[in-house]
Amino acid sequence: MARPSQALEQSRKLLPIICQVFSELGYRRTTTGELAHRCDVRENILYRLWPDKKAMFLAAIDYIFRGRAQMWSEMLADHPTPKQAVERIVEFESQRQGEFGFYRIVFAALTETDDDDIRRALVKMYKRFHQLVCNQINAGREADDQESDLPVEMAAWGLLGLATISNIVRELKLLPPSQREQMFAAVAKLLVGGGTA
Amino acid sequence: MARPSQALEQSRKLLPIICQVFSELGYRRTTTGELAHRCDVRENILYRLWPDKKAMFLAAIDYIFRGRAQMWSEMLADHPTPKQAVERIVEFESQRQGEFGFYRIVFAALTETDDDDIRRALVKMYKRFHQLVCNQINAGREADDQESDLPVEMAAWGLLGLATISNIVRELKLLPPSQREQMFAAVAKLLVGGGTA
DNA sequence: TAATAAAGTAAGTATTCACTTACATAACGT
DNA sequence: ACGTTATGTAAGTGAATACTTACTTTATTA
Repeated sequence: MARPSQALEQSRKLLPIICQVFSELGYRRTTTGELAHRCDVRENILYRLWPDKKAMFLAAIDYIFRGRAQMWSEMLADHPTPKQAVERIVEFESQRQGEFGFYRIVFAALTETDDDDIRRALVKMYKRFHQLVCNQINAGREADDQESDLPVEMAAWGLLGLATISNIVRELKLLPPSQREQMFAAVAKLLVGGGTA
Repeated sequence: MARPSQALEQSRKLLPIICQVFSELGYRRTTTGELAHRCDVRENILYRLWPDKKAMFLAAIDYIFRGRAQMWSEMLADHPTPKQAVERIVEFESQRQGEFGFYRIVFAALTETDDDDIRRALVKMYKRFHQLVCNQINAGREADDQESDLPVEMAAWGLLGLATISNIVRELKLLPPSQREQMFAAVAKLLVGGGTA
């Protein structure tokens, strides 16, 4: 009949910007006006792409998780042995962590966990991330014929915790970058090695 | 002259309630109206105790840090050897963690880190906490004549990260309580032991 | 008891913000 | 060309909210 919708393309174009704003300001402080301004469109255009502000936030969570997961899988594909891949991921996370505002969005979401939709999105994200990390630790350990006291699932939670505090340390400048990286690497090695490395 | 001010007593009475509300709702979603309602006073009474909402939040951060620190020192005083004390704290944290909304307030604050006052409060809190943990790990290791690969400061950050993710796991019910406790205890042991236990 | 200041009540205000509406224009299929 | 629908502009709205003000009551002490 008439002009075809480009809503999907546009939302794809806008999502990185929206992520950026949410990660800078958190959920409540991010206004739809600011989102529109940064996207260089009017508010009602955002409301034609998503039903409300919450949907924009949920889309941002989803987008940012997918971005991080894809980045990992690319890194894994680039490295021949699982051991190298794990080391590479640890190194990457220790250095360029938080580059996409991942944790800022997570923190914002964590203060909204009494909203069922946001809670569900977080739960799904954490479960998938934990699984991803488990798989990698497993691969790394098998390749190395490592025996360990610490079950993989626990080590994976430990790593997620380490990544979290490491971001907090970065955010608050509690350590200079090089020390933070060393800290991340040392603790990660201990967790992945499992105490008998 | 006339009636003496009981502002200090009243603010002490109100602070736990204020903490509770901030930890339930985060910073932005907590309204001064809700604070007043939960404290069973009118808004302007809160404004006579603190100059603005931010000051109430900062007071809450301070209060909650002090509560946790005191709880720890009491536990430490109760146990004869440092080793026992560390184990007791780990056990306590693994089980009754988050009881006072500590981490919910921290998360709320972490989304407001571009406010200098809030950032400063967080930095101070983390530094003091890290120091506390360092001291305890040190005491525990010395008492045990443990040598370790992992420097104490790093192990302490690891523990803070573990406590953080453990609270997220609890908050999102990512693991049943008993598994979460086991996870906390196992990873904590590894970190405190330092890989050569 | 009377002066004084704290504690409490209740209404108000200016602003911000999520979301809407009314309308103009531009692109596509037929 | 023409009707249809997406895209864009601009103004508006009602509710929420941080903070204030004007006033009454209560407790304390000189």
